[in-house]
Amino acid sequence: MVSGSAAKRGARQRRVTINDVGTAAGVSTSTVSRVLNGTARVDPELARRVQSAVAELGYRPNAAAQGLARGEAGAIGVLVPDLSNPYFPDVLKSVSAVARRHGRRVMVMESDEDAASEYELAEDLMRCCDGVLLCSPRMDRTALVDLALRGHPVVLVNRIVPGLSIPSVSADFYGGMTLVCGHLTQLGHRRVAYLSGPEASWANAERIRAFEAAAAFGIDVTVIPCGHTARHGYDAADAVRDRGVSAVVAYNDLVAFGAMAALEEAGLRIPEDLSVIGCDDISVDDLPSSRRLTTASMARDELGRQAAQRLESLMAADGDTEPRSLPMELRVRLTSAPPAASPG
Amino acid sequence: MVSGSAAKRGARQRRVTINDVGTAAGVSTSTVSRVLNGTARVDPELARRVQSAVAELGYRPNAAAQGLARGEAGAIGVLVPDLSNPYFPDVLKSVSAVARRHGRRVMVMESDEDAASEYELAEDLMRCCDGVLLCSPRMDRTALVDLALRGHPVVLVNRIVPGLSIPSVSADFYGGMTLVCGHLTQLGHRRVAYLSGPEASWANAERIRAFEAAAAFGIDVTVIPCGHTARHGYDAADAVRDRGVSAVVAYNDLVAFGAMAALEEAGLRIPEDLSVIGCDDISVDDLPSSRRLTTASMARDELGRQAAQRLESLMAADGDTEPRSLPMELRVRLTSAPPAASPG
DNA sequence: CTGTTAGCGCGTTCAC
DNA sequence: GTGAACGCGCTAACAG
Repeated sequence: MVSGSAAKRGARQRRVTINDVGTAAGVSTSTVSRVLNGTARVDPELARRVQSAVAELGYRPNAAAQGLARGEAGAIGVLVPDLSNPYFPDVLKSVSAVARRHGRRVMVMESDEDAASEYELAEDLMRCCDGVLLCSPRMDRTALVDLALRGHPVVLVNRIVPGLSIPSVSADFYGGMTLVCGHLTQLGHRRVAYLSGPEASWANAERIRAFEAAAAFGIDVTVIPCGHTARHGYDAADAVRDRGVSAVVAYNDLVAFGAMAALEEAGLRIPEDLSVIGCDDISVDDLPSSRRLTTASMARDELGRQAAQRLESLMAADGDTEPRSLPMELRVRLTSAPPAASPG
Repeated sequence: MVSGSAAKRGARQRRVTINDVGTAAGVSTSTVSRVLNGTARVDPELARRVQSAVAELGYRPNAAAQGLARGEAGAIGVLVPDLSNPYFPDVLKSVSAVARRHGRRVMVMESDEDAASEYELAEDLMRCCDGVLLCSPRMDRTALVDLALRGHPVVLVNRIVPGLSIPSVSADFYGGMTLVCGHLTQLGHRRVAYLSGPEASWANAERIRAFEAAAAFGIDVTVIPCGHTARHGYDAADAVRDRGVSAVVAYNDLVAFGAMAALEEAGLRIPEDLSVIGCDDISVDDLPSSRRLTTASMARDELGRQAAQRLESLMAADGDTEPRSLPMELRVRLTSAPPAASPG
């Protein structure tokens, strides 16, 4: 029914190039290029002719050709382990904002928590982007070094590789979990369970490191293998009940939600019978129920912003490579309270 | 500390090209190309030399150059309105699977529910991808037509443009909401509130269309402007209580969760005092609490799979352009029940 | 089976 | 201020 004027060039036709525009406007391709990119002053009359030729023909510059000629793709890549975790979309928003301000589009890819495919996807991204942001990378140190040494701009988010200078921006999970431990200690908790995240997760290791340090304050944290989704938390709840603990700290809020659901189904009251604490504070706008959850919080938008800016300066001139760490805060809400008289 | 052999070529050096490989291996660039792409048979000895030269120099083909020479980018683009909604990551997973099987990477972009930026991002994607998947596009019909007529492969997801043949794959929201209405009617509900989604949402319009048709069965649905996030649902809960309805249908599960949280805080019991029904069934693995929510469900992986395959066949030969619709199912869980004796 | 040649579409020197 | 020529890195058609 509807058929715009553009329908003339059917589906199977050669795409219109800068040459076509030049011919139509009666100028050279260089002039067209200049008009479109504002590279140099052009006679207003010619510019007008170019503009209308562009409009008439529906010309769109070919990204690949531009990239080849300019020597840069005009895009940055972002690799995340799991898009289903609201954490990453939040980070992505501020990354995109920064990138757009620099005239770059952002290309998002998801590794599904798999270290091997993560490595391949990262390689892929490096081939077609000017710089890459690796969020919470799961690949091992060797692979990371291999990638970083390619001489391609890379910034790590939530991962610090000890002994190596790869620029990174991370949340201070160690500090965050330390706050959580302090909170629990002051409430009177002594025996705590930690629902552990992915083994390859640096953030997870940092949390555990904090627990080990907190042992000096008389708090005993048992690590229970779990995972990163609500489902994992739900399934791990049984193991928690066997441990005779008075509080549970979860790898992240999603896991905490899952665990809470299972624990409540099992007849436990939170926080009367058991305190539950999460991490990330993904609740704010997404899950109102989470306004209840005591958790360690951080500004995800700030994390994304700094990471993107870091990548930009890396792509411009070489910025510094010192790891940067962002503080976390404790958000005490309704799921943490003093332990019951007879815990367990 | 660590410094691999690749460190020799510092950060600011010319990237190694196919020419360098050829020279190093003592063969022509075409032979290198043939070895790398398996385009033609090559003497095993030469192939070996090429391989090791590639490894030695750490050569990675330039994506832009490949794209230019081949005439295709080797990537598809996917545009979604909101990555924070678990709905889209789920769709993305199956899209990625299909794309990867066809040797294409996928480029994800987010429009933040904004029609204008959506149009621009779509244009961007078309410039650097071989095909584009527009998920739940919010832009108006005119813009969509404009885009579709560019002669670039485009497939719509969850949007059907009447009177125009743009290939699309959508969930049958009309059918889904009709099931919901039937369920409510059989439970005895007569007065129902609908927490409406984004105005520009086709899916939202389809739901409303279903309510209008259901009026014939004696069910009266009041549309309350709301939004697409849990926060929106939370904030709209007050308006629901004023309406004297015995049931609430939400634009999606996120909204339903938000509304439920607010309603429960206000002292209402669900489903005793009020039934709540969602849409999308995003709960399965993400939010265990949602196992409680009665909702209209659809196979998101199937949606993504079909959409991606459709795009692939569109890029190969011209496939058909008939809109395809996927059925939805009703998942009756714990948030729907017969109305209280004295509703309101 | 291999090397040589010619573009792919665009930006960017150069002379004019 | 403008056009002509070259090169970006790679693939593909062409001879050999």
